[in-house]
Amino acid sequence: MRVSTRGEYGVRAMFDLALNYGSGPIPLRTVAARQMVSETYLEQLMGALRKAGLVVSKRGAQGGYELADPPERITIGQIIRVLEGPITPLDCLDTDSGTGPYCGQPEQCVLRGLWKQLQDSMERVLDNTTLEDLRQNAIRLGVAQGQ
Amino acid sequence: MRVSTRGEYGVRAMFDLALNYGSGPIPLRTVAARQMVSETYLEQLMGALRKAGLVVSKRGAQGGYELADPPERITIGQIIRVLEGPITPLDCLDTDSGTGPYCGQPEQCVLRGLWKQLQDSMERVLDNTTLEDLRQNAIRLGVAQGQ
DNA sequence: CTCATTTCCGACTAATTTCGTCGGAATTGA
DNA sequence: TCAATTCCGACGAAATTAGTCGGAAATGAG
Repeated sequence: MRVSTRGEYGVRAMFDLALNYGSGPIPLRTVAARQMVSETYLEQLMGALRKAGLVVSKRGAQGGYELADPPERITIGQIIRVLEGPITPLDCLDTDSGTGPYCGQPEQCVLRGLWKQLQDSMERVLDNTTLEDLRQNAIRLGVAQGQ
Repeated sequence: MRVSTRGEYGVRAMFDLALNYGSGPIPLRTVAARQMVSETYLEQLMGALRKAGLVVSKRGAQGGYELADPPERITIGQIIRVLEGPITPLDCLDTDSGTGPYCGQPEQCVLRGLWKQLQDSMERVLDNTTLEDLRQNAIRLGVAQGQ
């Protein structure tokens, strides 16, 4: 029931970009240093986020990454799904991957209801929190300046 | 963000025991066959659940496992915690294990609030669902008979 | 033009976790 | 006495996680 470092670092990097939204591309080196994560590892993650259309990049000198959309239009759920796959406690709930091995009769699967509830509650949090929400919290706590 | 087979199979086994609560000890062989999971693997899981006090066992012929308490007094959260450890998206939220590596200033950690919200929403579901709730659903769906 | 900066890409590796299996000892009721 | 059953610890294969590494390509500044 854990978020791996992919999700964790990815959200932190996106949060960092949100705090700096509007000031042009930010090099990964800077983000990695501020968030204290490996730059080469972040590179991997940002590649995925770029292909998913959540960030845009600019190569070369004065290049870097920035959010593809304003912070209020990017949710944590989007980020997590790109980096960790579908938000689901059990594969048999993931509609994309079809029914699971023993879930031949989903309507009879009492436990499916339980896991579905769990999934819904997770998605409710992650899909209703935007980077802007986090930015506002940062401002309120006074940790947004200087970045 | 997945429940591993430990949690999944464990919940299924406990659900099976709940459906049969009151009829004396049930041998693992029976539970494993009904739930279509490996018997030797289940053995491992039941050992943990027994040590945690969620089931009681009886060795030898006519032995087996039964719930240590009535189904309405055992929650899914209890089962998951025994088999998967603390319910927390990030280790830094787990009060037992102290603060995480970069969370030296938890009050400044904006993201901590997000992960805490996620944790709360997961625990709300898992700690408020009992085996009896599942049993009632099974009865309502007509899948409880014969077990 | 050149050069430092920076993204981009794919392959590789080490560590950890997951998902079990296996052999045998101990207990117990028939 | 014997079959059924839990109990226990060690073992192992496969998958996942968490990165590293080397180098190619692009680009702005001087």
